[in-house]
Amino acid sequence: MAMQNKPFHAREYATLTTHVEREIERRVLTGEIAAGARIGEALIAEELGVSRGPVREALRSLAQSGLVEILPNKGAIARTIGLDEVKNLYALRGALFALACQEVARRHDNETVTLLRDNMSAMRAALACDDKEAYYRLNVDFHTAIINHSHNQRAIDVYHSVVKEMHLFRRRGLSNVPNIAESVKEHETILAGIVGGDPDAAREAGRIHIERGCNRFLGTLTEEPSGLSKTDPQKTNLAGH
Amino acid sequence: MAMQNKPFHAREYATLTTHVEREIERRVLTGEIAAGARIGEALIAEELGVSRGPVREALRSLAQSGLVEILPNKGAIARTIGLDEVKNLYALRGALFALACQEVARRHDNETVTLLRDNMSAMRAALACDDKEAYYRLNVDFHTAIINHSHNQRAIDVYHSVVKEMHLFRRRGLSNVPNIAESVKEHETILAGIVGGDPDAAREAGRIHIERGCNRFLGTLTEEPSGLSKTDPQKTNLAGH
DNA sequence: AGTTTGTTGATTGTTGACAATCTGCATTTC
DNA sequence: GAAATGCAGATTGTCAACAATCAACAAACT
Repeated sequence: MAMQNKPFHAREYATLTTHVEREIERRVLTGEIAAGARIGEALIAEELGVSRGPVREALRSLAQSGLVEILPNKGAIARTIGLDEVKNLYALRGALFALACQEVARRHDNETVTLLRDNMSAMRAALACDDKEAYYRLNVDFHTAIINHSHNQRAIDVYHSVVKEMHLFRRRGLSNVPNIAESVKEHETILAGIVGGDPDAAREAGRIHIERGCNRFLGTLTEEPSGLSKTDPQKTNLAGH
Repeated sequence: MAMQNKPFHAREYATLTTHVEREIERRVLTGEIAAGARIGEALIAEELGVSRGPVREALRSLAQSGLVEILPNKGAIARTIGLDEVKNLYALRGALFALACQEVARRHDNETVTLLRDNMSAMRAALACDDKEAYYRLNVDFHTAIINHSHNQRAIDVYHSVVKEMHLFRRRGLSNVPNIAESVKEHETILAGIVGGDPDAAREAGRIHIERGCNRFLGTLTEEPSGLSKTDPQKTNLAGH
């Protein structure tokens, strides 16, 4: 049942750079490194007790992932995300997820269908018990299962990278699961398309699911007191929350 | 009219790593470095007259782009592409392009519409003159214009990265433009959706265009003597062509 | 003979030092 | 007083040397 996040290479190589990368990633995602804060190579290197080389490589890799931004001769800073970028990430994720739904429906793999059906049952149970935490986990698993079974490694990589970046503004916690019933219904539509072997239907259902998920998320924002303007990049900075 | 390929950062910083990266990229794409060949850090470094550091960084970056593959403690090798991966790249590119079409149609930007209309006229002219080279260039420009005006930087980056990787098997030259008339028609459908401000129509048209483009490309393969089996990774290796 | 083990050569992974570049502040000049 | 200039400090970019790891080959053992 455990869903591995990194199905990249069977050989899980553990080089220093990898460890450093995970550590910096953790610090950025947990907010330990504040959004927009500079990340000095020397400082990180000293704190982790390694040389600047691996830190450098890790930062370059994280820049590709979108978690940090690298300014020439100025170093790396933790990314801040504006409202427009949130929408862009949702749009990109939606396109990738829709593609995955289509492919899974086309392949019509028995193992995957079983996996998704089990997930569906568990999710309905969590919905009945009002167990939000379990639901949140199952929800992520559902999407992850579909993407990981798309057999399109490149799309898988990009998807996970985007999701990781989205953690930057999803950090507001588990309360961020509005309209569970609606979401479950959409999952059912997706699953129906997959089970029925209808790639077009599955793709559309997947696309709409993420689109609505974006709208649901944006809805939770407007409820807040701080008025988010779409134009002012300062005010649309969500990283602080 | 010039369409910049890298609208990433206004500041086009020229660090050594960037130059090395471009050079290795060129060698891989031109076949100067054969597909599957090992790329030793020391060798490249010596040939370019730089240290191993920049070469290392460049290889890591190219690995993210998909042009080379890095095996732990074994070094980098030029990627080889199999038939399944070709399909995957087309699928991914299609999803991104469809998204871009949708966004451009939604924004309905005057400048972009004019740009695309001009491109369309030129393309029809090239079609009339049977100028395949001009058509090929305009065709690329059409797609590039749409993607670059999607205002989704992350999607733009991934798209260009995918296209670059596709060069690995598109190297067979300009003759690779089958059914020009059909392609132009699809462009017209896309443009109609954009001009009409119909995101759904534009998205579908874009998706179908790439899907059919994939089929057209695959069609040019089956005409060849060498029977390409879908299962045997050795025989489906296209990198040699 | 086949398998295992040790050795060798080469390549990558990592390090610390040096050079180039940028930011901020003080100084100078108009 | 404001803008331009130059200097100091710190940080990144680059380099060459060292350590760790791996593939291949040869020798020894069952």
